Amino acid sequence: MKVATWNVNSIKARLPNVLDWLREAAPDILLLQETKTITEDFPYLEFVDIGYTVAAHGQKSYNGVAIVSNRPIEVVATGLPGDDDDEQARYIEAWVDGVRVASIYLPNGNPVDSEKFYYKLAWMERLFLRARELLANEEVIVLGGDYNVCPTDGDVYDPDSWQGDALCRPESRAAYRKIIHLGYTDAFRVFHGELGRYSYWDYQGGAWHQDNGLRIDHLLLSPQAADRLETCDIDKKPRGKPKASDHTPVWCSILEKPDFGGWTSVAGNAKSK
DNA sequence: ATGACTCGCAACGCGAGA
Repeated sequence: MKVATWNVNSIKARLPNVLDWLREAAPDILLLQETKTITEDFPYLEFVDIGYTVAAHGQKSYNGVAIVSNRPIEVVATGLPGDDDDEQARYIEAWVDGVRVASIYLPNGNPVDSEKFYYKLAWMERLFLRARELLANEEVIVLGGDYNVCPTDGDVYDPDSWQGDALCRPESRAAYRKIIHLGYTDAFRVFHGELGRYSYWDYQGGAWHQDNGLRIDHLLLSPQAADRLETCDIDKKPRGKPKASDHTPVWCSILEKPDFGGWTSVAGNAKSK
């Protein structure tokens, strides 16, 4: 099963790009962020036409998340639990063919001397609580999305200039690691130790052409999902196309059943002796 | 260098993004 995440920066402006990528990359599940439309106005039919169904959670003008899949989607939650007053559409969670997935659009948090940074950190604490709650059931879980956190300086093209930014602040990184420390795995880093791999490039200042990027889009896997992790990568191609989003998809492949290597056959041989 | 932001919105400039 191929699971991807992509901040599309408006699903309506990006519709041809997203449909093209679905046809080319053929993920089984695509987690979308920044759809920027109310739930009712999501372009559902265009996805149905190419064999996908959609569960969306949106609001007017800003934010908005969705789950796209070629398999039935059973929505578990719209909106991140833990604050009934939070009306921002940044979280949708669903059960898809034996896998629990969430599409996450974590608040940016800038400027750091404003209420927005506190909102970001409070939101991350709520995400931590939800992530912890989910672990108890020992499920295959993929928490994917735009985390708006660069986990380390190696995920930033110019760490010095980003030092005080909400995406790189120690508080943001610690809140991110708090979720990792529960036992979630950053799927990309399982296969890629190299630095300077990015999922976002600003529209301004020729950032894309100079490879001035950030790695802020992540796929976090529960232990049971990590057991099945086959591969993970960032697909840079969509960022180079006309009318591109400023983010590009990150995807991983999850085996249908865990692969415990040769252990079962070794155990079988030992038993037969 | 020969190129340099892009969305939605009761919009014709603004706020937000990261």
